Amino acid sequence: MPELPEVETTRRELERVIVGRRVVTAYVGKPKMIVEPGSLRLTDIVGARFQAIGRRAKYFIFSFDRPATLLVHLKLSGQLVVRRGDQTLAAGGHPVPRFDTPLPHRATHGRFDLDDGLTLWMTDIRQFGRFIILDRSDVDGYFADRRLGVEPLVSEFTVDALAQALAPHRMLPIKAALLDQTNVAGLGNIYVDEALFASRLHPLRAAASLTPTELATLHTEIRSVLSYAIQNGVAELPAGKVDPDSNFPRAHGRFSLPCLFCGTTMARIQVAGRSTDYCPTCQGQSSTGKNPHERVG
DNA sequence: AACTACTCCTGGAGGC
DNA sequence: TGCCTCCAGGAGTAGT
Repeated sequence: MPELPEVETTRRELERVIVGRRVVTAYVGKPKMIVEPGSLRLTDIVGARFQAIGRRAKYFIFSFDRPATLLVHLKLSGQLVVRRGDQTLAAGGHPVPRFDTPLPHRATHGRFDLDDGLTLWMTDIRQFGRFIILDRSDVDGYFADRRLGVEPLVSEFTVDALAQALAPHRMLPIKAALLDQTNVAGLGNIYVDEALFASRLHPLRAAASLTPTELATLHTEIRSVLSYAIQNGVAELPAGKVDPDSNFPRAHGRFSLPCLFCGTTMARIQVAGRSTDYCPTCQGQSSTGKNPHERVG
C-alpha cells in the first residue's frame, strides 16, 4: 500500500526517466478515476513536456511546460511503471501485479505514451487510484481544501508541530490520529505501526496524552522509520504478511510472530478500522515514559 | 469540532 | 476442486 516512502522512491525513479519527455497520448480507461475540478481536461497535457515531479503527502505532482498539472494518487493498490518496449525503466507502488508483468494488464487503467519511445503505465487492481487535472495555480488550493498536515520529513515538522497537531485529540487513539492526513501527511497503516513500535507507544494511547518525552521520541521515530524505508527499500506486503525472517517492517505484518526485541508474541487489534500490530510488552499502556526494554534487557 | 461508520473495488486466503 | 466468506486499506462523505 503506497505510503510516503513508496511514493517518494517512485517519484525519484520517475523523475530520473521522464523529466524532459513529451506526452504524446494520455488515456485513462475508467472515467471515475479522472478528477477534473476546474476547466482543464486530461487531454490538456497532450503535447506537454514533463518539467518536474513533486510529491505532497501521498500525491505525485507532475508539472509540465504549461499550466496543466497532473496529480496522481495510488491509494491502496496503484502502481506506476515506465517502459520502453519490454524494458522497465522505472517502477513503484503496489507490487501486484509484478512490475515485470506484460502490459497492459487487465487492471491497467492509465497509459501515457511519451516521446523517445517511453510509456508510463498505471495499473490498479482495486481502481481506487485517481488522476487529478488542475491548473498549476490551483494545486496549493487543492491540498489546502484537504487540510493536509505537515510533511514529516521537512524542517517545519518539529516536536512542537507534532504536539500541536495531536493536542485537539483528547480521546482519539494515537494510531488513528497519525493515520489522519490532516495531522501528519504521508503516514499510512504500515508506518504508523512501525513508528509506534519504535517509540514503545501503545496504539490505543489517547493522542493528546503523550508526555513531552514521548512526543519527542515519536517525532524522532516517525522521521527515522520513513527515512529508513526511503533509503533501504520500502515495506510492501503483497499478502499482508511480512517475511518472518525479515527485520523490516519490524511491527506491521508480524502479528503472531515474536517481537524482535523481547520475544513476546506480537498482537493484532483493530484501531480506526485498521489492522494494528504491536508488542503487548514493549508497547504497554504505561505512560511513565520508561522504556520497557530497560527491564527486559 | 471531534469522532464513527460506511463506501469505493478486487484478488487472495482460508473454511468446509 | 469449488464454492463461499472474509480481509486488505486511503480518503471522501454522511451521520452522530
